[in-house]
Amino acid sequence: MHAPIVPIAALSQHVGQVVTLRGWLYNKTGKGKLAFLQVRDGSGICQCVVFRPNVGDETFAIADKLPQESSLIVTGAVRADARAPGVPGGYELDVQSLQVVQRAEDYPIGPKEHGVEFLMDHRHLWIRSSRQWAVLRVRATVMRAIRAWLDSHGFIEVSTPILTPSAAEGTTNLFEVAYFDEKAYLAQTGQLYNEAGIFAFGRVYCFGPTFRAEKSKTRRHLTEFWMVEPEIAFCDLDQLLAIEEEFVSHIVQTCLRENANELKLLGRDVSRLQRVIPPFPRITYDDAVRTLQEMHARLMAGETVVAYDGAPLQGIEDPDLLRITWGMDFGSPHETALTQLYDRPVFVTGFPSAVKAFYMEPYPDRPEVCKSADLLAPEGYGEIIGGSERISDGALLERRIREHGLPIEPYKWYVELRKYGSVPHSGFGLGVERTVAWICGIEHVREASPFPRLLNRLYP
RNA sequence: UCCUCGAUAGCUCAAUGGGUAGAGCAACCGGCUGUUAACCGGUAGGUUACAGGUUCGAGCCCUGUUCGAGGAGCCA
Repeated sequence: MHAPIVPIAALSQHVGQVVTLRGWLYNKTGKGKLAFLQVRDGSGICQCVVFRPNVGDETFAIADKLPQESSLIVTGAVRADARAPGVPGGYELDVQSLQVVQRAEDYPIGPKEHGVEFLMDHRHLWIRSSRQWAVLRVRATVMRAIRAWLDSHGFIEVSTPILTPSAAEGTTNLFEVAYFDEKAYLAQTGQLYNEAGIFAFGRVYCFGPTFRAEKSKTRRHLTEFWMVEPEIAFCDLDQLLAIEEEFVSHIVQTCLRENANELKLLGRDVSRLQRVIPPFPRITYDDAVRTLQEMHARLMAGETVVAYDGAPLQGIEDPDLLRITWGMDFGSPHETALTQLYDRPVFVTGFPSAVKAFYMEPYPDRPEVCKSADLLAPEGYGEIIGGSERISDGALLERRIREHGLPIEPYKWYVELRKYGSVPHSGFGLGVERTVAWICGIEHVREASPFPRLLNRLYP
């Protein structure tokens, strides 16, 4: 009488048994005496077949008229059937009884296409849709893989403050909040605190939301996003890059292993992700600028430039945006063009010190460039990691703070770290939403966050 | 901050040169034993973002405003 309650993800282990599913009506089609209910329970989507002679006229009428997103409990026999749609699909429930928990009102999100604004206004409901569901499950895997790798490689998580007294890299892009009688700012990085942490614990990371008040309206920007920032004592830039490529590869390979259903639902070309294994290519900023200048000249002359696989470069609407001279930071067109020359993420090292943060260690023989490295994701997803070796000499650090026009007082404690056992050390920050967007192959980072915050978007 | 594009039914979009506001989906009613965004028949659904202007007549042309999308800059 009482059938076991089973998650849809585990249905394949219950073929031939009578089980109970609890969930919500995702979609429905009918054919005379047959009603096909697509029921989702959070773990997957299962087609439940209601046949009038099996359940009686009364139950069939209820099932046949049930609105989308009604909550329900269904009991029936699990059957393997190649025709059955769903996630993972291939199994369906031959319904014996059906209980409606709540009959839903008209649901605003239908099976047809919707516009961005409408969907974002209904984000609290949109996350039920299968694509959004899949993306957010991949996000959860990414976050779990991040912690698993770091925790098993000698890192400990040390939480850094979100309310901070000053800026690490200038105040123009910070959200200001009232802090009793003074001003505070929402953190845009935990890095400086991480540097304190390594002298206590050796290897640390912080993982949480960060905030940037940038007026950016692009597919790569949120005002609130999650970032993981590992920091390592006794670590130079080369050692850092080896850690980064192992780390990123682990995240991607974990998703391929654990989210095959989700990536399939998203239509992701997983062959691009399977190649994400170390070593990642490394190019210097100097070489990258020369490559971009050559690319720019050829495109402006009407010539074709090809990607790593021989296909013409994609997504270059205005070739003149690739114009660059030594000393300029990369814009997104530069990153988009450059990354297409490689089949996996690429490190760009040795950026000009002038365009990077004050705390980055200069090369001793070439102080105009610093021991920095950005990791650029393939397929136009842009920078997913920014990292560097940090300045370990107190006097140099103080000079750099002044050269960047920053006040020395708020950084007193930070500079002081160099007085007591300073060592070469390095760290990086990886943006979660960009990483998830890349792995899922989605257009915009807003879909990689459950409730994204953007310029002009604070609801719901 | 700048550039480009847009706003018409609950949703996605049409509407020839300025001449009575249209379709698909969703909803509602009916039909169908294998549907995959089902299909077939029917019903209902509108202050064309807002304000002003031109015109005999404006969804359409002009001015302003608001909101949205994509991109640049900045960044992960």
